[in-house]
Amino acid sequence: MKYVNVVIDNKSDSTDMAYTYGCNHDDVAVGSKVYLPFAQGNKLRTGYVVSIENGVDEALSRKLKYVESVDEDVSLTAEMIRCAAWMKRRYLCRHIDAIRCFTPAGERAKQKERKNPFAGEKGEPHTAKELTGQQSAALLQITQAIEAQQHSRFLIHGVTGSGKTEIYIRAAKACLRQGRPVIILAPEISLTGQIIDRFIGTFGNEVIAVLHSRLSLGERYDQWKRIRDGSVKIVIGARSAVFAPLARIGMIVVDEEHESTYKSDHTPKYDTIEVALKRLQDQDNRGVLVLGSATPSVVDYRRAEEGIYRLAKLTERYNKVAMPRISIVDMRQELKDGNKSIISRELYRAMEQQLAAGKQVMLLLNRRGYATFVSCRECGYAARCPECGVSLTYHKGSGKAVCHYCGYEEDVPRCCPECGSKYIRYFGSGTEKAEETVSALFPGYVTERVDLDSVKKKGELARKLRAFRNGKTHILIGTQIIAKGLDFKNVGLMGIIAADISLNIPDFRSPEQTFQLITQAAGRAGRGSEEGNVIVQAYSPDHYAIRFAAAQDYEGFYRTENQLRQYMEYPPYSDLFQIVFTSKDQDAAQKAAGVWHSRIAARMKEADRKNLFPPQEAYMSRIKENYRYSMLIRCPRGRRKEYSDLLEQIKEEEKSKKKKAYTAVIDINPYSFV
DNA sequence: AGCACGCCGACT
DNA sequence: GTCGGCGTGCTC
Repeated sequence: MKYVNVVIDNKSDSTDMAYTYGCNHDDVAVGSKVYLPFAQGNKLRTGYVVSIENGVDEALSRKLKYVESVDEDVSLTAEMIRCAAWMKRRYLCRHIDAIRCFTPAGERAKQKERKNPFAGEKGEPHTAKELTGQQSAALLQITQAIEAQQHSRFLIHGVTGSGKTEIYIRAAKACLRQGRPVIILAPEISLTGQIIDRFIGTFGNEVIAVLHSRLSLGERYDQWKRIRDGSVKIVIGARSAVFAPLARIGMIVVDEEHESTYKSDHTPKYDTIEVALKRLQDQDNRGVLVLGSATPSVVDYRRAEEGIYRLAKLTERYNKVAMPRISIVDMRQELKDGNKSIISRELYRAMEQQLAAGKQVMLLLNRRGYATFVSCRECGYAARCPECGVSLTYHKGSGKAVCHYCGYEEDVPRCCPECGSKYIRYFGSGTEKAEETVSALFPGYVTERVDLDSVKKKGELARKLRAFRNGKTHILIGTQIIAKGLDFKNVGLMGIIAADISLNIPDFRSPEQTFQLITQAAGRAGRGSEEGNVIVQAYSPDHYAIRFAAAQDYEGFYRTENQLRQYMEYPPYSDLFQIVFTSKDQDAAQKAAGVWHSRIAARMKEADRKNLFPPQEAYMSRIKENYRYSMLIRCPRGRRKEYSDLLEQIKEEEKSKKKKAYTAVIDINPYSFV
C-alpha cells in the first residue's frame, strides 16, 4: 500500500491543495492520472499524483480514501510535475492549472481513429549549405554543450537572413545523434511554414510532430500520444509546445524569442522562455536552451551581457545580400507643407516608382491596442507620465489623460504645451481609412487589407497572402501580421504609416516594440537579390528607437534602452506584478482592489511602499459586463520570492473566505497594461 | 466547483 | 407529514 498526494482536477480555488489517498495499485507513480472518490457522493473525480509518502499520521488515516484506478494512457512524468509545482509558485496560479498545461487536450475523442495529418508531406529536400564562419562558431559551441549533456543557454543574435534555421537544424541533428528529442518553438505556427518544410525535408515527417491551433481536439490527442510514446523526436509548435511530453529533452529552440506571443495571456500566465529554462535545468533533461532573434528583447540581451546566456552574433547575411535602405519621413513637415494625408509625398513617390517598375508594396499599419494617446501633429509632443515615463492614455469620460501604471492624471491640453499648436489630437484611430486612401491614390492597382478583422474566416489569410505572392495583389496593407516572417521576393518597398502608434502605447516596452517592428518590417523588403526600401513615417522622427532602427544599430538601441530601464527600474531591473480585480458589481471590484492594496501595504516595509501603485479603473473597464480594476506592483530585482510569497499569503487568506463577489487575477510581467 | 445537509414554507 | 427552495460548509 502506498500513500499518494493528489491534486484534484476541478475549477475551485478552495480545493487548490494536495489530498492524501491510499493506493493499492503497484503502477502508481508521481505524475499518474488517477480516478478517485472526492467529497460527498460516489462519483469518481480525476486527479494527478504529485508525490508519494510512506505513511500518514493517525488523524489522517481515519478519513483516508482510496484511489479507484490509474489511467496509464495519459500519465505525466515526475519532471512535468516538478515543473508544474514551480509554475504554481512562479505565476501564482492553481496547482491543477499548471498541471493541465502538460495534459493532452481532446481526450474525449481518443477512441476514434484519425488519419495522420502529416502523412505524405515531403518537405523541402535538405541541401546542406556551406556555413559562414560565424555560423560554424555558434554551432560548434552549441553542439559541444549538447554532446557534454550539460544544461546551458545560448542567445543567437542574428540579422534577418543570417541563417539561424540552419544552425537549429544542425544542432537538432546533434541531439538526435545522442538519442535525445528537441522542441522548436515559433511565435506563430502559421508563419513558420519554411522552417517546418526544412525540418521535414531533413528529418522526415515520421519523427516530427507539428502542433498548431488548427488541430482538432482528436488530432491534438493523437499527436500527444505519438510524442509521449517516443516515436516523435522533434516537436515544432507555438508556445504551448514547450509542454510537449518528451523525456530527456536535448534542446529547446525559441525562435524570434522577443515576440510577445511567448507570454501566455490565459491562466496560467506563463512565460515560455522561463518554462523552457525550468524544464531544461531539470536533472532528467539537462538540455540546451537556444534563443534566436534579429532583435533580442532587452531583458534577454542584458542576461547575455551578464553571462546568463552565451551570446553568438551573426552579422553577415547569406550570399551577402545588402541590408535594406531605411529612410525616415518627418510627418510634422508634411503637415507644415500642407499635406494632411496619412501618406507622405516621399512615400507616395516611392510607391508610384516601385509599382511602375512592376514591384509590389507593403504598407504596415500598426494599429495596436485600443488606447488612444494625446499627441501634437505639429511638433510630435506626446503626453507622458512624469513618474513612469509611459504614454498617458486619453479617457473620454473624464476628458483626462491618465497613466496606466500609477494613476497620475492631468487635463488634456487644448493646445500643445510645447509649441502652442492647436493640432493636438487623440491619436490611435482613423487608420482604418488607410485602405480607402490608398485605393483612391492608386486606382490602377489592386489593394488588399490583412488584419485580424479581415481574416477571421478560416483560410482567408492564406488566400490573401497567396494572391499577393502570385502578384494578383499589388499593394498589401496590414497590421503586425504582415511584418513577421513572411518572405515575398518581389516586394520593393515597405512603408510604415505611423511609427508613433507603437511608440506611444502606454507600456514601458514601447520603444523596444517600435525598434523591433521597424527592424522586422525592414526585413520583409528586398528578400530577393535586390536591395529593399523602407520608409518610416513618424511625428517624432528624432526618437532614439526610430533613429537606431533606421541606422540598423541594435547595439546602440540596446545601450540607450538598457540605461533607461535601469534608471526607471523597469525589467530586467525589476519585475512588474499586475493584479486585475473583476466583478459584475462595480462596488465589489473597487472595494476588493482597495482591500488588497491596504493589505499588501500593511505587509510591506516602509521603504518598499513606493513600489506599490494605487488601484485604478482599468481602461477597458467593462469587458463582458464585468467591471475591472487593476493595480501594479514593482518588484525590485532579486526580491521576487519575497514579493510573490506576500501575494501568495493574501491569496491564501482569500481562499478561506466564505464567498467572494470578485475574482483577482495576478499576471507577472504582463504584456499589456490596458 | 459540486454536492449534501438542513432549515424553512407550501402542498398532498 | 414531506417535498423542494437555496444558503452554508466541506472535500484526504
